[in-house]
Amino acid sequence: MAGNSLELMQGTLDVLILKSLSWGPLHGYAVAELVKERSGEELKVEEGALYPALHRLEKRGLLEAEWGLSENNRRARFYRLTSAGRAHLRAETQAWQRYVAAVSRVLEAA
Amino acid sequence: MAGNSLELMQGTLDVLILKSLSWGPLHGYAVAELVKERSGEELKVEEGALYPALHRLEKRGLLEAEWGLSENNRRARFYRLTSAGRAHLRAETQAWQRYVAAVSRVLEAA
DNA sequence: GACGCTTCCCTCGACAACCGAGGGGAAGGG
DNA sequence: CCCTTCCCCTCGGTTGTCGAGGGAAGCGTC
Repeated sequence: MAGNSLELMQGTLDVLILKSLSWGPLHGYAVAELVKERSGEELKVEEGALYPALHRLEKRGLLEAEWGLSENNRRARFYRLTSAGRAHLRAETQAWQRYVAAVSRVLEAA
Repeated sequence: MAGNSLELMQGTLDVLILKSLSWGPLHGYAVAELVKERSGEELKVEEGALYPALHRLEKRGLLEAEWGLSENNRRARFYRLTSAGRAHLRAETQAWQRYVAAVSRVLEAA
């Protein structure tokens, strides 16, 4: 077992959500599962962080939502990227990579 | 110009400070300059974040401090890594790398 | 058809950490 | 003597996560 999952850092949840939705519309619960799975069980998205984040992103116009039925026949709210969301995803991904590179330059210096 | 510097993410400041001090004792102001320089001007450490962080780390026993005189003949508080701090640096660096790897797995998936 | 498990939604309070703006003192140069 | 630079610090506001709470509804089992 990989033991504990890592805590999320502020700011990364948004981009993880946006990325998840770039593969197609999903409901919140599925976003959480997808992130966990794709990260190799290292990242755990708490529901108490997830739903506020989704509402935030929707309010900003980066997501659109509508009610529907999940694969398990349950009432679920499906989120879909808007074009603004797609643009935001690109920008945030780039910013993340710049950030990682910058921190790495410090941490990996002799 | 590289334009704006990136905002720090919660949690990274500590490890950046510890790493800076792993090269030898420094006063706070010098830590800020060092991080900025080593990161290629991408990271800017605000004083309003820096000094609380130093106090935090000192209180946790990861740093030791004493007053002295800077190269410019000014009163300055020099910080030095304790062995606990050194251990913490190793652990935090590893956690950071795990985190980056996990997020990257999500963001770089097809 | 009662029970429990799972799926899916949500909210709220506590807490941590960064930002921005503030203030101050002391050295050194013009 | 003033102004800039260096170096210290604090405080309020904001943001975002965690942890724990609660609830409804479908499904399987007995």
